[in-house]
Amino acid sequence: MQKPVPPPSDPSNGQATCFYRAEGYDPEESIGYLMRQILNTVAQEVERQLAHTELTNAQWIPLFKLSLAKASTAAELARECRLDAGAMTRMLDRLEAKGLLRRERSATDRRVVTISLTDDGAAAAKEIPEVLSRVQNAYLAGFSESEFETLKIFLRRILYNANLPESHPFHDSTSI
Amino acid sequence: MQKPVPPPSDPSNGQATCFYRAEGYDPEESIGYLMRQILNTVAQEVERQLAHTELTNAQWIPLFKLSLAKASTAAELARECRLDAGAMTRMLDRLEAKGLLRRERSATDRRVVTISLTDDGAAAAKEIPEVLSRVQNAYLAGFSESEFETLKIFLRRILYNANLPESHPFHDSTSI
DNA sequence: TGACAATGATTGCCTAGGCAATTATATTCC
DNA sequence: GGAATATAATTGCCTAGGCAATCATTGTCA
Repeated sequence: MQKPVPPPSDPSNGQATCFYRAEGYDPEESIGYLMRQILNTVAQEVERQLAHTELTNAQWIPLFKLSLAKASTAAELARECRLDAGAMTRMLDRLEAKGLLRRERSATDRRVVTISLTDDGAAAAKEIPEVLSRVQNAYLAGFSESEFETLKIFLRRILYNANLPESHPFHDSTSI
Repeated sequence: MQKPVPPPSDPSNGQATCFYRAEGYDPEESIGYLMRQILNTVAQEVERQLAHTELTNAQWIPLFKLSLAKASTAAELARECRLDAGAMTRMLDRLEAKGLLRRERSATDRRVVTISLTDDGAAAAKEIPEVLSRVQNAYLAGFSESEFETLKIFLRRILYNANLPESHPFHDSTSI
């Protein structure tokens, strides 16, 4: 399911990286803050360009996953969207009420509800990759091909660090 | 208020950047998708490391802004956190109920409610930059100083593009 | 087979944000 | 001064997500 993991580039440097310090910490210098600002703006612009489809920012994600056949049941969809199963149930309520998808109880496994796009849903979904491409291309204006690749490599390296198990130690409060 | 704007690096290339296309659009190759994954993981980890303060991910932001003296009234705080004023009112309700801040009607301008941290609030806020530094340093493991600077420059260039007025044209539906 | 565990979907309760309307106060302009 | 306007805070209504409990169904294993 996951892409091949990019290797950390500089294991020779045994020193712990220390780009940020608590004293004098400045949010504006923080990559998290920068990314949050970027994502907020991207999200706003995507939602604006999808406004005529009546799709909100939260709604186009499951619809898009369905159109890519990345999921066909509620549970799969929730996992794919990294969303709570309960939240997904209610999201499907809203999308079904808009006539964008159908729910059908599976015959082979009666616990499962199979989801499929209606014609309206498929038509709306078709616009999503167009908008996503357009917005991201616009925001990458001025980037060279190699800068773009470098940026993706940086982001994947961060993601790799973020998913390392050492990042989630169980802080045993019985020890000092 | 804003940092000096980084110049776009490559205005010589007149060709429109086209890193993404609608056909065959792959979310996993998308920088938006990558950033969203990163931010989700960062947010989870920060919330986990702040768990003992009873601060949620949404709550530490206004508290931190208050501790940095970036805002002292509800309206300022809402603007600083890029949050709806109504949402801020309710957020202040929750933080006040937890005893982390005080609300006081201003004497000079009776529309304004002045916000100040309690001792408990200040104590909790003190931990925030520590956690933010620790988590971000961990996720930047393996980055050299120059890679880190390059990443920040990239992000600022994207943000610069995102905030260009041309990014928000009024699509006049009367034209074709 | 029959108890038990695992999975899928749903629901209730909470936090949380956006938008619009409302109220109180302050500012501006005639 | 007084009307119009702007700003600050609040509230109601909506979408939205996380967590826990529940129920039905399926799989496992003694």
